[in-house]
Amino acid sequence: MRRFDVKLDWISLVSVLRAYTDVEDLKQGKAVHGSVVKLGLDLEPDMLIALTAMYAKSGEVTVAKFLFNQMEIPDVILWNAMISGYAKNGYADEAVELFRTMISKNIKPDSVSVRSAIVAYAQVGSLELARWMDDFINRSEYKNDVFVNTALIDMYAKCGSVTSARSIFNRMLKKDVVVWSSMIVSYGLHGQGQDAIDLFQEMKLAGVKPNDVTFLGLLIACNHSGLVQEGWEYFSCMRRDYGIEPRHQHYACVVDLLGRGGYLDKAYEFITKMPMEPGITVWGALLSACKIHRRVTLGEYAAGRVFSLDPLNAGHYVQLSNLYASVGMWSHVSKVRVLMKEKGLSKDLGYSLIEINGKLQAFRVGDKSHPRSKEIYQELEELERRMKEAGFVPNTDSALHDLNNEDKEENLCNHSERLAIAFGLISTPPDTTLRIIKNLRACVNCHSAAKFISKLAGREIVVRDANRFHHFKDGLCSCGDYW
DNA sequence: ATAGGGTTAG
Repeated sequence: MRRFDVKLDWISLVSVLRAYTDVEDLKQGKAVHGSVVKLGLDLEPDMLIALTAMYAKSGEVTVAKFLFNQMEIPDVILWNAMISGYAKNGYADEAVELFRTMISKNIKPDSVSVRSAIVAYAQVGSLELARWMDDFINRSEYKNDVFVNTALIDMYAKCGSVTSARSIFNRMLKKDVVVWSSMIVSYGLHGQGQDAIDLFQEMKLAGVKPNDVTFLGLLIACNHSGLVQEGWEYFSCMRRDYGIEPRHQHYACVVDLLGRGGYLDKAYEFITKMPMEPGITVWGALLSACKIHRRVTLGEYAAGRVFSLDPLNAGHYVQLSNLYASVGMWSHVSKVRVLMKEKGLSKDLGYSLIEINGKLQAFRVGDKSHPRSKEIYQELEELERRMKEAGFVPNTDSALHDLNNEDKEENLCNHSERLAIAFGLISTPPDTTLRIIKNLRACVNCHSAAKFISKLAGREIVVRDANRFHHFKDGLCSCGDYW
């Protein structure tokens, strides 16, 4: 650490702070903050901004907000630092809230403010809010800003409307590689693999050179559509034809592609030939594929690697437990549960949000807190009855515990996703598309139930899970049951 | 000249 024994003014300290913020060295940044305090320097506006930006960027949003509140004069850079800090670290609601406060206080957002806010709106996932944002941009001077429009493409895709994403894309006159990549990723997210591939062809014709993200987008798209051969081709050609070195993410994607496609031994062999050390995501993809294809031994091996790299993530243990459950190895299931308990880990609580009249309402497993709870459960029962008539058979493999079958079934129909769907059905006019946002991945049962419900109720249901979108219509899902 | 800044596995 540099010593500040010479007489330093706050300007140099601000520069040092910014440098540490750039390289994301929070420890050194905090040391500088300490020196500032020790030297009894006034928190000049620039210093305050630099400090806020540092804490916000590194995720210490509470400290950042405290500093942010010290500033009396409205400064757009300070607001941007805080909004983007929130957005980058998963505090999307706070970012959105702050952006709206900014507008209500008549502090004029610049292009960076709106970009950061759009990133936050994308995370929130509400299509109505997304439309509000689009409208706001359209009325602003950023209507033709390439950066802003790229963020809008991503926002619309993440809020469930790939069509609106495409219309933003279409209206853009200048399209750089990020614009094209963003649209390709959007198609990938929605499982429209062929559209992503077609767009890539167009991109080549337009003479835009792809980058590593473009290929990642193509790999995601192939992955989500089960296009194993095509995905493999893209992976092979990126270095050969474009001179782009695949990164760890690309390798992880290919492992997922091969594994999910059922080529588990190929996936494992591919891992052993990687030019870099395989990380959590690579082993995690293999583990998840082993769960899908019920490959216990390879799955245990992958789990071992995942656990040693990321011992405190409950999700991995749940994967292994589900793998055991899928082949009926109940004693192993309990062993994993015990192991989790010993480590003090618990499964992330699942929740589903549904957008009704622009408002997001949350449901948890077995939730009875909603004022219309009684009606919701009545609707669920009615749905269950009609689904069974139509031939729906619950798959109890994904239940985590070794309960008797009846209990398992009960647990499954209480899943937050079903509660949200039931609430959506009783609180919107017929034909309204239901839009649901989940924090976890779709479970096999809810996925299957949603297909039935889309047909029985004649509704389109759009579900954003932790990784991708599912569009349910007429008893089918856009993912082709491949997720 | 310029802080804050658009796409990125599961």
